[in-house]
Amino acid sequence: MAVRVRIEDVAEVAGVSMKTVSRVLNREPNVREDTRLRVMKAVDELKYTPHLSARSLAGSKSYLIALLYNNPSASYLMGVIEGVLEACEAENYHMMLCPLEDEDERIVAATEDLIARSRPDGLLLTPPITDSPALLQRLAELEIPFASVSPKVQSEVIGVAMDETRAAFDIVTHLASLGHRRIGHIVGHPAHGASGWRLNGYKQGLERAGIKFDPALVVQGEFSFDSGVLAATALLDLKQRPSAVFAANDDMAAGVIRVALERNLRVPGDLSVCGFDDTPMSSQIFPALTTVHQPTDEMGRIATMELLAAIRTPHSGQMVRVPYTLRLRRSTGPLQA
Amino acid sequence: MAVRVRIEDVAEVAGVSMKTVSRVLNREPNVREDTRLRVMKAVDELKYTPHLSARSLAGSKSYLIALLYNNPSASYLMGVIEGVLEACEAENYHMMLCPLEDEDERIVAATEDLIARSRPDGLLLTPPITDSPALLQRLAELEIPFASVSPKVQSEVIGVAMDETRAAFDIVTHLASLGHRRIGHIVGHPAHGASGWRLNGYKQGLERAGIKFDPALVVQGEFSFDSGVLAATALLDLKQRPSAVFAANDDMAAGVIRVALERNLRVPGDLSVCGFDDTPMSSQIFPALTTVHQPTDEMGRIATMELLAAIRTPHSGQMVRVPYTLRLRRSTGPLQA
DNA sequence: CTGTTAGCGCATTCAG
DNA sequence: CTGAATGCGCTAACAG
Repeated sequence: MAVRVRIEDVAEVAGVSMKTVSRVLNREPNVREDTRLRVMKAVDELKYTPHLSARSLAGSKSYLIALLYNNPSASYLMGVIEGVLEACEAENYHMMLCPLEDEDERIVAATEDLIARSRPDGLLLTPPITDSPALLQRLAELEIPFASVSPKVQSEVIGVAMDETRAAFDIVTHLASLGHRRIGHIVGHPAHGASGWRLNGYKQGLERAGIKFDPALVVQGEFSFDSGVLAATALLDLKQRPSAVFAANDDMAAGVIRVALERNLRVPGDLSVCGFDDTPMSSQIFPALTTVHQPTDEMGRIATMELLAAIRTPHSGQMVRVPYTLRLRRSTGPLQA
Repeated sequence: MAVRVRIEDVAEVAGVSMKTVSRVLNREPNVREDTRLRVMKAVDELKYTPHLSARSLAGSKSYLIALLYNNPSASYLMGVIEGVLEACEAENYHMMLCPLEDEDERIVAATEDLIARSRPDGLLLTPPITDSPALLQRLAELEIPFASVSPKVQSEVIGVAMDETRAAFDIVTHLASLGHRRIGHIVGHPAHGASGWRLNGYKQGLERAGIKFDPALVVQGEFSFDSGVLAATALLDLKQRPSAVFAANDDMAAGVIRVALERNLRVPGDLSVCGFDDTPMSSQIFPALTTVHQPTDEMGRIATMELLAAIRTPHSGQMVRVPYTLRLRRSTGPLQA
């Protein structure tokens, strides 16, 4: 640690004033190229790193963004976090994690508290918090910048999203191409935008394949393994049971496989199963799950970049689309007679 | 946001000096109880929250701890993180996440960089970083407080750990009590202390059950699903194949189940399988996995509390033991003739 | 037990 | 294009 080098030291070595160093570091205009280089050189030599608290105090910015979440999927979150950290590092920002409750009121209260205590420069919302009406309204009042990952309503909001409807459409099309006609769907948690998109994609896939939509084949779940087990039980108890099930996420798909195997049905021989998300579990389960890969780290990275843009210059930033990837694995196969 | 309330405002309302307010807020001694209460009242009324950057700058403390990790298990990390955040909130500390590479040198370099840039007051090490000799040495030189989660060497270090040897012993004893005599073991990644503990527990369990240790039944893995698949293949290719396999973690156990089911072996009918960690996947896979539950959140919480203690008063803090729990599920059953 | 003075390291005025 | 003064909000070191 030895002696801390301060901006003053850099200024002296470079033969300029503190302010000029500050300008260079903050990429402000009005610095001649050669003095800029001289300053940079001094910074390198001294291995100078600005003191975050001092910048923060003087500039009344916190260089902090808060990642709000109440999504229980560890792999999803860690993916997003990885991307957020990458983007933060590039801009010398810090990220703080804010696990929230489920109820709308508590979300708002916790967020207000958070803002008061930690004064983040911006917020990153992840589903389903992205769609909390109370929070969205409060954030608008507070005029604090935020970006959303996969929000339900994507107009007037910046962040990142994937064409989940299209992905679900592709999944169903895949099943239909294998000969399946009775394709069940387990809907996700009603609070998540993803549930609606994936259901719509399911319907569109059926339509494209010329399969009539049958409400009996659609069961409500809530994204959890247990809800998948319940839903699968209902579907497999049907007199005319489906030959394929598209669950709105991997956890529920795992529930379907569980029920199928417990009934001595073969997967995919007797029942094809698809999920969504490509969690690590999906490739470890037997049989490995056909699913949709979300580039969670990329999404975290992009959402953060848009947020930082909006922090830098108000009202900038946009809603970015990222591509998905189908992961066709062993849990889906041709319809058996 | 309106006007920010500062310590000065609180002082005025309470009719004391800034410094007295500061004392109350920092739980320093030498404040009369009634003035303390008066100050607290003013704080509440004004909803005062100290400005972190200002405290940090003035006190030359960052109120920041860094969580270092390179462990790929999302569920493990999120568990630990949950506990860390809880403990941090209580003390008004912040946590920053620091994903690190695997190589020893890069770990040291990244950590030095981190310390220079963010100046955390302390570090939290998670396995296997806990056992990087180069890092440990460097930290001692830097004299920065740190606490470890499940370090290999637990003397002279503060943090938290579980009796993993005993847990592995219990698992093997469980298998033996079901009649199994040929019990295989898949060892974890060599860099992790856990691998050694679990292997020792395996040996002790065999000994207690009066089963002779057979090196042919022990295969090296590296904690990944794929390594579990390879190891399981080796074990099941044995002329005298085991009737039970204890894998050193759940991911590898999932690999064992995969191989077994692909060979049309029934689990647990033909092969009992155990894991370790109780990841969410372990209860979603078919059959649900018998495993050992680690209270990861509790471990994160405790490690943080010890770290904060050490930050507050140097050389305080201790190594705390936490209890494990066996999760007996469907993947283990009686030996079949 | 309490108050006063100074300054943490930087960005932000406003002058040159 | 560059520099000198001022203060962000708080705690440390000293007085009282």
